[in-house]
Amino acid sequence: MKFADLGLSDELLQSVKAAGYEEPTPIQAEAIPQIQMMKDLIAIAQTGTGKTASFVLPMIDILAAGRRRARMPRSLILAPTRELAMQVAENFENYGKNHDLKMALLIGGVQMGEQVKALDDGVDVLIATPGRLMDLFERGKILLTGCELLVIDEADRMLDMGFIPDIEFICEKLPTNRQTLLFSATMPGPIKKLADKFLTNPKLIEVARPATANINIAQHKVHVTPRKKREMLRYLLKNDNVQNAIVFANRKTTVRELSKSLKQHGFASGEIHGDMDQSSRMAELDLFRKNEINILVASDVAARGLDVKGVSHVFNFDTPWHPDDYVHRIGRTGRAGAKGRAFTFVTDADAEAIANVEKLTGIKIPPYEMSDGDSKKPVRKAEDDADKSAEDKPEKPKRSRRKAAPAEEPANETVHEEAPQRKSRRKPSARNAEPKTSEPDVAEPQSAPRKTERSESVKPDDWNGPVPEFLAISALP
DNA sequence: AAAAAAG
Repeated sequence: MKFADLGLSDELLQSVKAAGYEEPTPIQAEAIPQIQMMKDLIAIAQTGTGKTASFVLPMIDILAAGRRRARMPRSLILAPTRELAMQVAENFENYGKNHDLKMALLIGGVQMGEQVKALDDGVDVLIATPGRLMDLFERGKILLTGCELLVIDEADRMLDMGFIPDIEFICEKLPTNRQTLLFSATMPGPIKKLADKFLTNPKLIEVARPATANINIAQHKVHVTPRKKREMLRYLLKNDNVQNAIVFANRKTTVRELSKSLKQHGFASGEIHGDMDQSSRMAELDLFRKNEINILVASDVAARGLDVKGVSHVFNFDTPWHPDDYVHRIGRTGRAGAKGRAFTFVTDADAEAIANVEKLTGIKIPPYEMSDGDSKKPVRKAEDDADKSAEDKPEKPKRSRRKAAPAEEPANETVHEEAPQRKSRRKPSARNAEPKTSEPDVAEPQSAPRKTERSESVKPDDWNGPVPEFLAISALP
């Protein structure tokens, strides 16, 4: 099967070819003909299956057949996150470069002016996150009555994020004689209901989960105690031939603190999470794409769909709570046939979560064991630790301190240089000034190296540093 | 348990 067999226009085939694709993925081969026949569609598919192109390509041909009108977009694509919406837009631009089609990207966190202007001029396709679309709609900037093609992307994610009422509201503003395409990785009850309500005789397409079968990703779980996570991460970053890596954490606060810690340890690291303003999010992503930083600490905002070329490693600094998220996260590496490595840190408290991951993926993730040589004396680590203790020991608290300091000191010590180098020992004053838990691991005794790393339990004596929040909670009756 | 999305 070739793209040429799918009845796409010549202009489109050219841009597909220019993008380097010859053969459609299974979902593209199945979905494109259905969409061309104006059928409604439910597609069960994960990101990484070629899902986006499966609707973008036929849409371009369909839209090329008509004419745009001011404020009356002809089609609408809904995506759960801004980054995903941006990526869909990039796809549209890329594949549609031989067509005269206008697009508007309606996402929050950026000025409305340009978006409104685009709407006024008339667009063929709107690509939007629900919030901003609703906002503009309520301001009377959009008429959806001419919108005869609707795509709901990542519907289950939309459900998780509480967007279903918004989607229902939007669907009701669209003409009833329209084509609706719904993409979802899973089909929970509410999504089924949504489909029943807003789709007409939909054709159902299902393709296999990609990441589970992605043999290009070498997966490992690493048993650690919470306190040892950062040290283990630094160790792996230095010793596992990391070109660039996305490090996922479950909480935004963890993302912030971990990113700051990595910078302080001399890594060229950045961060992305939903509390950052949109321009910072884009800027960090851009630095990472350009390899000006090679480590991106991220919340799950970056877990799904994000397409960065050539990510060599994914680290789950926290085991994800939802097994689906595991699949999405590690899917950021091993893309387009490249090799990738994925490490998941597992504490005792994560036993159930990791079991769920293994159940979902159907594979037993092999534990990562450091070689003896490594565990006794990691060559570069030794001197690093010496250095570290010299710098960090003074910072170690003598007693417990208040736990809730404001989370944001600007971590402006970014060092853009190759990762393993230690950086300055400067700013001791600034660091002393912060009564914060930003470095629980620095308190570890220099003389207790690697062997405690996989110890089963945490003894009270270990707690001469601040108690990580989750442990403190789990210790309660 | 969190994160995400309008501001």
